[in-house]
Amino acid sequence: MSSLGEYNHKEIESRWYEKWLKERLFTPKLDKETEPFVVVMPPPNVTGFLHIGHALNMTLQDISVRYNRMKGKNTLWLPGFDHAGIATQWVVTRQLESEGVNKFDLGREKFIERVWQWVPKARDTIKKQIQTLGASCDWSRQRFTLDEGFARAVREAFYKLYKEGYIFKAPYIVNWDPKDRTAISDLEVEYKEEKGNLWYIKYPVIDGNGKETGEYITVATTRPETMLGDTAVAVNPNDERYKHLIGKKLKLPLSKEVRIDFYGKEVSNLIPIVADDYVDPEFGTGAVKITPAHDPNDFEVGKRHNLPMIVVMDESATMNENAGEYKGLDRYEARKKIVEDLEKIGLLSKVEELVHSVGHSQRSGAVVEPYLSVQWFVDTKKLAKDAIKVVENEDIKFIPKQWEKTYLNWMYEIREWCISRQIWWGHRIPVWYCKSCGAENTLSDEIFENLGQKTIFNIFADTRIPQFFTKQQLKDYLYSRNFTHSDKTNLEFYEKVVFNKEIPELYEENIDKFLNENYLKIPVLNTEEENSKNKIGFVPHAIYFLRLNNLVPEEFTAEDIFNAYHKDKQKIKDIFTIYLNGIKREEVLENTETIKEWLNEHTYGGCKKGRIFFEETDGKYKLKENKLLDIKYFIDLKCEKCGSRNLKQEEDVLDTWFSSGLWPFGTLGWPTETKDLQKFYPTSLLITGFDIIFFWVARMIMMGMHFMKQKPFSDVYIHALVRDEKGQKMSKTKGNVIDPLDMSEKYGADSLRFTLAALAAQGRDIRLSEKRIEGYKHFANKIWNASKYVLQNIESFVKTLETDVSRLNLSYEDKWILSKLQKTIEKLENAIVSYRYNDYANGIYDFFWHEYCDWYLEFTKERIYKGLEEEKQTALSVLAYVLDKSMRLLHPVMPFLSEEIWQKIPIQKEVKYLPVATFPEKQENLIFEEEEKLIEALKEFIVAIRASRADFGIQPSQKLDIVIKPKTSQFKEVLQKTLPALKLLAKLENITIDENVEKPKNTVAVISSLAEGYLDIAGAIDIEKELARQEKILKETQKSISISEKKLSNKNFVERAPKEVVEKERKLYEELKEKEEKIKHIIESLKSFY
RNA sequence: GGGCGGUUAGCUCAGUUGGCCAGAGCACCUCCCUUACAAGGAGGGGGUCAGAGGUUCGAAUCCUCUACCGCCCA
Repeated sequence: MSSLGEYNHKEIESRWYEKWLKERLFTPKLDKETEPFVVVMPPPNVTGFLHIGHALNMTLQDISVRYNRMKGKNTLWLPGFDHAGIATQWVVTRQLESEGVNKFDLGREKFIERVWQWVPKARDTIKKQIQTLGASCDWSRQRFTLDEGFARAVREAFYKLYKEGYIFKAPYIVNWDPKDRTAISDLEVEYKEEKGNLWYIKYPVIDGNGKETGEYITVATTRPETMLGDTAVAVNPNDERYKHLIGKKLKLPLSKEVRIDFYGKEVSNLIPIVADDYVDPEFGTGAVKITPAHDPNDFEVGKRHNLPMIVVMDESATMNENAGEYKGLDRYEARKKIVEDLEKIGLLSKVEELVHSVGHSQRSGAVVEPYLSVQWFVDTKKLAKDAIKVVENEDIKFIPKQWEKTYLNWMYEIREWCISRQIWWGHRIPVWYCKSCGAENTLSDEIFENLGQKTIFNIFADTRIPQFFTKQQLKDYLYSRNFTHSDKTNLEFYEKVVFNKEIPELYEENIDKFLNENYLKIPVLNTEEENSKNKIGFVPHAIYFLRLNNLVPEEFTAEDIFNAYHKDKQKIKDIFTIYLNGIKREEVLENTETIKEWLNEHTYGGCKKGRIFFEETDGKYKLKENKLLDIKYFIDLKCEKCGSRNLKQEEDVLDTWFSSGLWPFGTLGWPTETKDLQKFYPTSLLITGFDIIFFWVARMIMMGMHFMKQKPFSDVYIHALVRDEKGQKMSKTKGNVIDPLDMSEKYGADSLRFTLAALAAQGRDIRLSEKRIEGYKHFANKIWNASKYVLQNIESFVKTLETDVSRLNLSYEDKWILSKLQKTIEKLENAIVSYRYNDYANGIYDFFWHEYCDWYLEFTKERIYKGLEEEKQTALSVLAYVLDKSMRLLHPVMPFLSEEIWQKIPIQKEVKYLPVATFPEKQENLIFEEEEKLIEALKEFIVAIRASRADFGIQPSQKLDIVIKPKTSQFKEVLQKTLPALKLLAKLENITIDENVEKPKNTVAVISSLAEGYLDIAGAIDIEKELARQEKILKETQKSISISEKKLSNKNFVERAPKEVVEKERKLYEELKEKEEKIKHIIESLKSFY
């Protein structure tokens, strides 16, 4: 202990986290009856590394979480990760590209496999980083938005919303990202001001015979290439310029004569002029070209006027068939050529330069193309109702409050949410299209009866096993390690996390029986062929199928086959159609004779290929067992409408935020009614950045209100962006990134956390500079050294310390620091419960450094080095007491350092580890107002002496004599009792205390509120200088007096201001007056030297 | 265009319902290696709280306008 050495953050921070985890300090007790405190962690993406914004987010959460845990609440901080669809897909795509592999060549399945290989690496890196920061979350409850339970929750949510009519599929103008070839939501579009052109194009008017009349309508556009998809020109119905043309037609320049619309119908290049109020006659030419398939506004106009919609580009924004001679050109090449061509034929009337805002994909950066396509939507307007109410009535509180308005304004104006994405990585939409009748089937595990089947359906829906699976495939998955909880198998994950029930039917010893009883068995007769692309089934498949599923006896006749086949013909045909593209020579099975003939051929090698599948005895046939290579089990899904098994799953996946929206309850087990869900929902607090209020917070509230009928959380703390010291956003390209891990390495996680907390004032961006972190490392060092002083001295002290400080014979200073401590506790508690993290951090900083270290420690030195045993014990006990409380107060912000020191304080503790120790309570019996004031006066006096010394340039090593004239007898006693400390702190030698003394000659006067002092600076006094100094002080004092006087002489002030304010002012005035007198007196006596 | 926020010491920022003759850290100046700490101690300089007007006994704090900066939405 004595070898406490230097403060070494690396050494300290590497030790504690593991211990805390081992002791399961961060895991709440399910049976505990105390009030829960729950936070779900905003799941970091599995795309890369932790950045400083994460560090801030984690730090603030951890502070609140640790505080509440120490307050004795049953605390759960639930961590997890987000699969981040587009972002992750993008990362892996780039990786593949660097290997020269194109994802389309690789194929969906292989690609997803690659992602699954990569994701744990990224996830574990981030997890480690979060742990480095000291986040006290419960990793035993860790979740992933694509884990088995969450994927099920997502399907369930989709299923329910669909059944309730909240989800629909429709052709719609979406924001299309031609680079990633996917639709994106409104929120994922970033608008940037860009220079562009406004092209004015003349469309010739034609008469009833299709001849040009010589008249033109000029339209203006920033995207000329879309003109090829124009199906009308709109004008305002009241616009006199065009009134006469309404109903007439125009000939669309450069267009093909016949174009094909979205529904496959032919559309002419002669387009109508329609009247629509949407057109602003003042803007541009007052005539607007209408391209319903490539512009959201035009889409609406198109709907009103029943106009055809013509798509002129493909998914990569290359011009398509409808673009005629421009087909195959990229949209910008086409634009260029179209402008040139228009100019050539004289239809380009003018070009203007224009700065307009252009939408870019947030992810890929590509210019977004408004694009007509069929997408899935959530009708959020209906869902928004409850989500608005719950915030309006303050059931959910935003902190800082201003964000509430942002949230509500957005919610009032909410639009349909496009949830489908044309990517591979994510939750595949749980819709199966019927190939027979075209119906949409939304399926969930609800269609299955028992848990085993439900589980297998989910494994299938997660694409972990195919719809036709072998026992081995299933077992491989069930009994292998789970991705999210590596201490469990996948089956155990289903049991413990997903369903909260045992699933014994899937245990190794029961699985055969279970599969046989619940699944149709499909024979595998020729692996090679069955795995090929052109796979096809043949008659033995059907016969083996009948036998395997006990539809014919072990020894069967041709008639048995005929009867059994006809009984289940459609089913068998369906199954083999999906599995093997049908049955070749199926007609064989249509009649007993042909079956018999065929059986014989395949029993005695009479077929062309000489294959033998059966054995015969007495006209009865048996399967030849060795021909059965394997058995597959079939997950039986049927069209709800027509019963067909010929289903195909939707290719699109869901927007990542669809799953994130379920986070607060999905992580607690929903849709299973788990204990966690009952105990911990609704959660207490969400801490996140303002940039995802719409993306995430809004959707969690909507989903929470809808599925749980309860708010997902009570408080939402919105923190700001972390910028660099110049206020710029941090970005890798700018090179101004502050990496939290570098900082933690260099200065310690504790210092980084403290800095972030200290800067996290509400409603403001955080400008972070490394200097600041360095500064707070000095604080950590200070804490270390102060503790070293306390601990070293305790160690050399043989007696035990008194834990109940109120039983000690407390000195003035002791009472002062204890009193200060109580007030600090109160202040800090107020700060933390109202999320003023900066006040919390600064509060502990001020107390520990400026009260405890600067003064109290110094006050104790005399007693500790030279005092009596009792004095020593008192001082050390109080030192230890305050240190203990301080470490508890510090712990939420600096968990490692506080634990390290706290462990070393040799007093009795209620628990073994600080994270679960109790947070200090303010104790009324340790507040000493009187003593507090007296010591403050003493401090003031000491500071005044120091200042005087400095003014006269007296070396600190030079001890001075002093005569002190206390104002009160009480203060005289304080002086007497603190004499040794006073000597030390003010560098004094001989002290005389006398309340009746007059200022001795050749001394410098020091004036404070409760005492005057006369410093003997050993003849070094320069009277001129001292006079000037005192006169300066006099002037300052008189200035203050006049301000005070002015206030007090103001009748209105005295009458209208609150009593205590007036009283305070009076007291101040009196004190100042008194001071003035004293100084005047001193100046008089100085002058008498002349 | 609509909305929100900011402008306080050279720099980065505090300043809860108006009562502060405006605070902190860093930087700066002077002195000090005093046995917890030089990653420190002691002392000090530095601000018409963006500008103008108003409400009030009293405004950095509330209201109005202006300027500049930033963000979100359309």
